[in-house]
Amino acid sequence: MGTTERKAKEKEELKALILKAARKLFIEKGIGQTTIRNIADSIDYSIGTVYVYFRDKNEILHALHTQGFVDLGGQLKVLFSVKDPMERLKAMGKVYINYGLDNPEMYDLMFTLRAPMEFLETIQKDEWDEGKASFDLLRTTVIQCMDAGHFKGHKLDPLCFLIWSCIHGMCSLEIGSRTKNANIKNPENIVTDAYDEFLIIISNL
Amino acid sequence: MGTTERKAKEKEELKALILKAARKLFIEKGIGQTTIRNIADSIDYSIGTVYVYFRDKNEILHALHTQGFVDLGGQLKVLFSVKDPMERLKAMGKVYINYGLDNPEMYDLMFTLRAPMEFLETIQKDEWDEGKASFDLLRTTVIQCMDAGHFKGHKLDPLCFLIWSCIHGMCSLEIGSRTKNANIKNPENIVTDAYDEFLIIISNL
DNA sequence: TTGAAAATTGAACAATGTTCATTTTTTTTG
DNA sequence: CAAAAAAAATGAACATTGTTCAATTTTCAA
Repeated sequence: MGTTERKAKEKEELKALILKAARKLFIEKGIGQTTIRNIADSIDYSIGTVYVYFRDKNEILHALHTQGFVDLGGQLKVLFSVKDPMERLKAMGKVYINYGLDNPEMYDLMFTLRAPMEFLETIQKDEWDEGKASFDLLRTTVIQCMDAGHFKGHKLDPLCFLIWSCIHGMCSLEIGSRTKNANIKNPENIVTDAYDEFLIIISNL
Repeated sequence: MGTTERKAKEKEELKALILKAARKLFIEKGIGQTTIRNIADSIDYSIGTVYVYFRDKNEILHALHTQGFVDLGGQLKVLFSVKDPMERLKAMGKVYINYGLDNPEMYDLMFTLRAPMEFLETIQKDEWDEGKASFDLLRTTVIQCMDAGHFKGHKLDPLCFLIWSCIHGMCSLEIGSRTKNANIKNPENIVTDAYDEFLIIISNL
């Protein structure tokens, strides 16, 4: 009886369709302007249907949150084809920044919004976290840098956190500057130029 | 006729009272759980009164946003009693981080929330921005560091942005880790340890 | 004291997240 | 194939929150 399997597949497809619509609206209109009604309308389903497939709005946010980390993590993983760990580290920063600036709404969802995580508190405390996986890619690379003789006199985890903070801080401030207040805009290319400074600094560590 | 002056003073006082109540509720229950009704109730006024003194919720958020930057800026200004610019720079980072970790809700309001700034778009595009003032304190200090022979081979503004990004990134990630997801917590003292790494690095530039 | 000006109020509206009894569609059964 | 059962989808209705505004209360000068 392949019916149940087909049903399961259809459920997955509709779930994916809802997520796709939600993501599209987030990017187009911003997260704040995206409502359940909007999402339902855009795929010609009713409000209630969305609630059949997702417990609440936070579950939708959390699903996209996960998608974002899988996406970013995937882009970072590709860089392990770069064998020199220091070169890979530099490339990872660039990829990360590009991801953030190209997908500001997703970046917000992943790093600044609080709501998607409130979902976790209700459900599964110890869920596998894709954010942790991305951080581990950085950590592995920094370890290899240390093995290659870099970063002498520095501690592994604090240094990883500092590097992530630098890159995240640039993304966060730049995205904020672009969307929050048009009057206090960062100078053109400030992120690119600051990242150049970052490269100089870590190259000499 | 001192009546009108007293009236003006009373208006200011009530405005301040509303802000104080709002700030208290923000800190106690979080920004998301603070409603206009909550604020009004807590000071025994009606909803409507709040709207007499503030155009909308965003104006309240923006007023607190300004207060936060004035507060942080004040703490940073005090450090100009430290004459050695490099020592002052180090102290500024510490003060900034302490402010963020001690006042996470205010920090969110100042750096991550989008709403307070939507207020500006409606009102005054070219308003004096306290955030810019705080940034200028950093910029002045970095200039003095350069005059003293530090940071050779680095560009002023990109370096300032990088430094701010580092510090802001640490605050942002740590605050997010503490509030968003209790499962993926940062290690104890990670910010302190990472800031130590930061100090080592900039000392050698 | 009185009437106008100022301040305050809270009922009412709109938007949004959410629930759930009802309806529609699909699948299974006889 | 028709009827019953199961599954899926619906949208009316409720709760909360931001917001408005006509009505009420308070203040104060004449």
